[in-house]
Amino acid sequence: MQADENLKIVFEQVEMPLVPVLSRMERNGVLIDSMKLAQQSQEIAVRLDELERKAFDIAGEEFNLSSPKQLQAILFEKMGLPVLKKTPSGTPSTNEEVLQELALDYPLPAVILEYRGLAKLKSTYTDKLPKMVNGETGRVHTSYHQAVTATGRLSSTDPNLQNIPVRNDEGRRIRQAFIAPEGYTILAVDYSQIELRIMAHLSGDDALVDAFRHGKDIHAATAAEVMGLDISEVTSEMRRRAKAINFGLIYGMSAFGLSRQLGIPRGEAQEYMNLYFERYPGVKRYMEETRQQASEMGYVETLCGRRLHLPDIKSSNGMRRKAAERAAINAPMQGTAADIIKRAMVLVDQWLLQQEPGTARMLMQVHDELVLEVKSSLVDKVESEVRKLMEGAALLSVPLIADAGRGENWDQAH
DNA sequence: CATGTCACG
DNA sequence: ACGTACGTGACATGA
Repeated sequence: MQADENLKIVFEQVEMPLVPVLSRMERNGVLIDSMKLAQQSQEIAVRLDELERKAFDIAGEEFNLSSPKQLQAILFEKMGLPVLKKTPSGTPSTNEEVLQELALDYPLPAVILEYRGLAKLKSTYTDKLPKMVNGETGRVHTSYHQAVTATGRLSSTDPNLQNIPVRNDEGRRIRQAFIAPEGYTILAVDYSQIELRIMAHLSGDDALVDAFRHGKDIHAATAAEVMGLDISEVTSEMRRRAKAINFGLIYGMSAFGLSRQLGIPRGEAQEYMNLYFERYPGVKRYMEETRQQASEMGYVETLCGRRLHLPDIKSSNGMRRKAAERAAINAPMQGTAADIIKRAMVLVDQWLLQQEPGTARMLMQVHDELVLEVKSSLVDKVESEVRKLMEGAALLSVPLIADAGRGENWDQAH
């Protein structure tokens, strides 16, 4: 049986050999510029004070800006703002999406948003990371877990080094504190569009496979296909929408979800999805087959045979069943990507063991990215070897591409 | 310990 | 008619 062979592969070629690799990465640790983070903490503290005063002026009373409960009382009872969304327990939500919307008409939500963002950075990162520096090694050592996630991804705890900020400038300052020691360079190598490439491989869709084989900008190519244009005619807005469709497909999203994400009418979102499935019929077929496989067998599989069991796939509760269907769509893509990078990590580790000690160390894995510190004189050689090993970790019907960046810190390496 | 929120891919 | 994108971990609050 093919599936049984695959189950053997996922254990023998991926999980078991990865154990000592993870141990070495945990032992290596990463160097942190604690002074820089302490400085950032100070700056944030000053701004939090200002924001607290501002909130007091608007609300007319003192309250804890970190307390969703107190904030609900101020916004929705005292000030009478409209309730746009409720939490699972039925109370009015004050999450980022809601506050963004309310900020268009009222002053307080913008203050809360800025406060929340800064408070998060301070408590979770700029205050916490320096405290996690090991006294003997002078480095931060995470723990990687191989048997936590449903899809086969790793997870990272104490501290979690897989959710270090990157999406805005203030957050990126934290990445700038992840540094290489004297004489070394941070090398970050990440897979380009790995989950969409896996979707192309698993579905075998001609147009999608073709786009990747020709090295096209996949979001622009999708926009061109859906709109019936040449790729040169695609505007940035069209590309943005196509990107949302591509991401949504990986998550098993509905037309309603797409309309919310893009802020467009539901009918329009449905129209986009219809057009997409007309242009990429192989993807449509693959999605249908995956749902059917999940329903018939009660599980789905990654390329290497990792299984995700879906007990809710037969649920009479429509919401639970739909959620299970989305997980069934997503797991083969997310899980196959996890299998592939794990194989790459084993290969990179084997190669590093053959090198002169001190040449390079693998420090972190962030789902589609490997971060190493490399003796600066050898970074060209290590970069090309790591890219080659990552790109060769699986043979798909489309090219697997790994991009690299380097610098004195993790931010520069991107 | 549950809840709400938010950092990442 | 209804609710709606997958997978994680950490923090502050408050019962």
